[in-house]
Amino acid sequence: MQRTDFSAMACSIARTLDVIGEPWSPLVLRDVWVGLNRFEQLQADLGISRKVLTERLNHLVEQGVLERRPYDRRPRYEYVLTEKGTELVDLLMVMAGWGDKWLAGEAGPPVLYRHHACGEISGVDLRCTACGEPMHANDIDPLPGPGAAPTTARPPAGR
Amino acid sequence: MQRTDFSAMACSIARTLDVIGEPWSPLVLRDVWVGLNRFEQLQADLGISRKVLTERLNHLVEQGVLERRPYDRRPRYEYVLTEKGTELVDLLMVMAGWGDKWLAGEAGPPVLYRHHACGEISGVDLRCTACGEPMHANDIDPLPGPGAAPTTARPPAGR
DNA sequence: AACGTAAGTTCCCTCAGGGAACCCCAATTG
DNA sequence: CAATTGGGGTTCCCTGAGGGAACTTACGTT
Repeated sequence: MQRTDFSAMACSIARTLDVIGEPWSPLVLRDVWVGLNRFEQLQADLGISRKVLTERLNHLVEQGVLERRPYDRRPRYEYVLTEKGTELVDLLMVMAGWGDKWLAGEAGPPVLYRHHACGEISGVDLRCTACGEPMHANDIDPLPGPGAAPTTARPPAGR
Repeated sequence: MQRTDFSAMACSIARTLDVIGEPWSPLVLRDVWVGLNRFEQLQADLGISRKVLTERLNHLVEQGVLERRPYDRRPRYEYVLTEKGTELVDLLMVMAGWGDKWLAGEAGPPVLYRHHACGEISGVDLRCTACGEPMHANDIDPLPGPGAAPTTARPPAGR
């Protein structure tokens, strides 16, 4: 958990960060997605401290992003993505796309993605759900929605 | 900066996290994107410690995500998104979309987005750059790319 | 009975984040 | 021309999260 709690802000970005904003969380999700479902596997692959891994897994389970389930009659558990968690992987794909483009350098992307539907190795593209045209940061205007806070995100009371 | 350095991992997700993975960084980008370009504005809006804000801004500038430029003959500076940074906002849009869907609750999304091209208030949709069909976590297979590490991401030497 | 193994706990240490006070520089004001 | 203002940071101390390694628990296997 970050030192400052983001969950109270009226901002879906801040709230999302409250779920996967701590260091390691996105990498844990990535690993679970590619089939590293067990504590020991995650710890070995990431090199994360066992204590922190425990915290992260508990948090992700609490948030409904992962599900913890037994896979043996011994006390053994594995972590799998829920639907909520699987949709977070979309976010990881976009993250990977940006990293591939801007950070991969000479060597090229470390991982490629093959799309089942067409069989091609390709990337992900952002499009408007309404008209299907490309939709990027410069193509949109943000405006206050129904869940907006009165002014911004500062707590209104006290001081 | 996280305690563990992610930049050495052969993973575009990890590398991207090294750029915007610290707490506050995505929120700083969000604010800059919506027009809060100055130190004082950012500090006031986010409630972030001045020290940490300085660190974050410097880091984002070093990474080429923000540009720091004077806006007065006095020593006054503002921060603007570079192209690299603007493309990161795409990531924020996906983050916001996930938060809107899974975390907004009764009140509904705090912010809406109007697409210039069609004028509609809509969201963002992930599609395959090759075939244009929807592309989500379950629609793809990851496979090693040219920049892949020999086995995984562990440093090969020592121990 | 001894051993192995996955999945955590516990403990201590260090260093990043929070918070408040302080500093620097140029322009404006009296 | 001294004093003031205000943006944009530094500096300082304190707390608590992350790293690391050792220890524990609960079951199976030999």
